[in-house]
Formats: sequence, C-alpha cells, structure tokens
Amino acid sequence: MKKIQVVVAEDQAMVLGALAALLETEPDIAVCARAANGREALTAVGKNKPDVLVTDIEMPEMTGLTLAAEVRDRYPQTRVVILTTFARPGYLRRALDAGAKGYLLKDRPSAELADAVRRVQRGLRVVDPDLALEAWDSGPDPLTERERQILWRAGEGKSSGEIADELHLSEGTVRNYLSEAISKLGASNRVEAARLARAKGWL
Amino acid sequence: MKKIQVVVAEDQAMVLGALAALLETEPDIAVCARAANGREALTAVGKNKPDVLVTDIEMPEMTGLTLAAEVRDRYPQTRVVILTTFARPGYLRRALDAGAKGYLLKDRPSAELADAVRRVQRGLRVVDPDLALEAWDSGPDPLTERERQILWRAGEGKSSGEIADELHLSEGTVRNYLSEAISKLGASNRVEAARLARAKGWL
DNA sequence: CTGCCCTCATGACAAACGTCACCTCCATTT
DNA sequence: AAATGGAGGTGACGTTTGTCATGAGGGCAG
Repeated sequence: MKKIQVVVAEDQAMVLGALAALLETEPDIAVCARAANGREALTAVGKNKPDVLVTDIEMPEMTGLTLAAEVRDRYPQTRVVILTTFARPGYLRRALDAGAKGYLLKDRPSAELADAVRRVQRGLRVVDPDLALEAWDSGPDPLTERERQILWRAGEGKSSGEIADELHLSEGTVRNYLSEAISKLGASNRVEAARLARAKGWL
Repeated sequence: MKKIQVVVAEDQAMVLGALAALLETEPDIAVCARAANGREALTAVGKNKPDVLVTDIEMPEMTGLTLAAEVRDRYPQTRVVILTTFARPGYLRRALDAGAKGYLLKDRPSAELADAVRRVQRGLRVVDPDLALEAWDSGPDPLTERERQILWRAGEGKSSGEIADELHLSEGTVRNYLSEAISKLGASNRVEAARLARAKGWL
C-alpha cells in the first residue's frame, strides 16, 4: 500500500519538526517535504506533487490563505488542510474561498491531524464544527477594504495624520473611515475596534 | 541505560502531541506525562518526578513562569526548560529568576529540543544566545507597577476615564502615568507604547 | 535626617480623536 | 435614466489625549 504523501508548512521550526514527527508516527502517512514559509511550500508542492498540504496561516513570504489559492489553481491534485491557532470566522471563510479542504485548530487533540489528512485525501471536507457554527452566525466581514487598511494601521499605534500620509488621503477622510469602522464594530474607539476586528479575523 | 524522563506542558493540544512525538523519536528520552496547563503540569511533576519539565509560557491556569518557580521550590530535582514563541527579553529575565535552566525559542530547529533536554539534565544551562544578548543591552524593565497596570488597560482600548474608575484613580492621574510610560518607552502615543512594552515582555 | 522615588492629585493648554452633516465623482445595478 | 453605494473630501464641534508645572504624602536607603 502506498503511503499518503504530505508536505508540511509552518514557520516555527520547532513546531514544524514536531508536526512532521507526529505525522511520521502514522504507518500510512509519509512527510515528503517541509517548508518554513509559503513560498517554500509552493515550490515543495510543485516538486513533490503530494496528496495533502498541511499549512499554517500566519507565515512570512506568503500567507497560508494565499498559498491555498495558489495550490488550488496550479496543483489541484493536492488538497490543502489549514492548521492554525486562530478560531477566527473570517479566516475560515477565506480559507474555504481559497479552496482549502480542511480547517483544523491547533488546540484540537493531536490525533485529529492524521485523521484529517486521511479524510481530506479521500476527498472529504474537514472543518472544525464549533468554528463552522460560529462563522455562520457571526456574519460576514462588515469592513470595506479601505476601512481594513486604516483600522490596521490605527491598531499599530499610528495617528490619523500618519495614516493619511501613508495612504495619500486627507486626515479628515481617515477619521471618517475610522468613525465608520468603530460604529460598525460597536466599539468606542479605534483601539477597541482594531482588537475586535482582529479577534474575528477581519484584519 | 535509563531514559531521561520528561514532562511536557503546552496549551495547544496539537502542538503538545507533536512535541511529545518529537521527543519520543529520541532513543534516550521518554515522555512520562503531558499537561495542557500549568496546574496539570505541577501535578504531573509531583507524580512522576521527571528529570526535565519542558513548558510553554503562555498557558491558562498557571503561566510557565509561575510554574517554573513552583517546581524549583517544591521539586528541585526537576530542571525546567522554557519553550516559547516569544523572544522577549523580559520573559527570559523572569524565567531565569524563576529558576529555569533552559530558555528555547519555538523557531529554533526541532533537533535543538532534544539537545537542550540532554544538556539541562546534565546540569548545564541552555539559553538562546541571540536572545541572551538582546536581554543584556535592552536593559531592565523601566515601568513601575502602576504604569504597567495602566498601560495594559490602555492597550485593550480602554479610555483614561474607564481605567481611572477601574483602579480608583483620578482621570488626570491616569493620563500622567500614561504620559510617563509613553516617554519612557520613546513612543508617541498609548497604543504604540503598549505595543513596544508587549514586544519587550514588560506587559 | 535628608534625599530620592513612587503614588496620587489638580489645573491648564494644545493636539489628536470621534462624530455629523453635507458635498463630489464614479461604477454598478435596476 | 435613475438609484445605489463605495471612495474621497470639507468644515465644524465637542471630547479625549498627551504634556507640563506643581504639589502633597509615604517609604526607604545612605
């Protein structure tokens, strides 16, 4: 019997090695390559044509969400499983839009990883049920692209003036967008708004 | 030859399982217990009297730093290795104060974990060299306790008034403390100050 | 005992922030 | 052709922030 070929992508080297070790303990799974960022992962998928790519979301070079979309377009025979810390509805939605077949949280038992890989390889979908539910009733991302850009920078501690310069807008406009975002999110100032948006995965 | 007995503590179940799998691949190391939080870890150490405890810092119930101090006081035969994402000088300092023998970053190669466990078990110290250097020249925590409390809440998006109510202070006083903290950290507003302090592990 | 630092406070002022009404321009939808 | 809605803008207004000077009390080391 041929083993399921898997590529693992994760930016924390220690966790990457550990996840690989975990998958290698399964008799029917083989880790054929490891990647420390999105770009490496894409190359590795191209070279190895694995059955499954297991990837983190937050990585340098290329985010796991972008990676998933690239893999879907260029190597459709490889199914993607997103493995992430973040139970953010926005992330799940974007992951599924990007063609990911699985979405698994890092705080699930480690046995579920191998299971998810097997299920996805068989063509099934694997999505954390709690998260799927939350994604449903938390509604879609209410922010426009501009609001997102601006709110992000505000969350970094930048002033309205700095943000305006950076995005070639007037300061008043920046304040307007922030005001809109604050009211959409039910926050009482920019900092709280940024926190809420981050928690939902909208930022 | 008797294997090195290790307890692993980590709040993300998937990562916990993976780290255990990683250590189990070493012929001279045995994982005798796993813990999902600080309290569990303390119990497990009491029961198993392992040679080494490998623990994350940010965990529910009891932080890895508190845990390290408890283990030093109650089970001194067990050496503690901190394994964390955060290259924060403040964390390193507090970890060493708490009697940790090792401080390892999750973005180091996975091979280093087993090495660190072996070294620490032999009575050596293992500290990430880059981080140790940074901890040295980044100086000690400049914030007072009050400044920390206030800056923390400001970073959560609370207004000066809210913080004042919470801590039973006048609003002016809160603004004074924030102003102090902002200038100490060389920031230009409360949000940036909170970000910087967090990055240093002072919050 | 005398600095020195932390805590907490007040008052005042300029700058930044949040809100609102109201405007143009432009692309998409109906 | 009209309606919608996003993007960008202006001006005005009140509130919040950040700064500074200044002071009162308390603890603690030299």
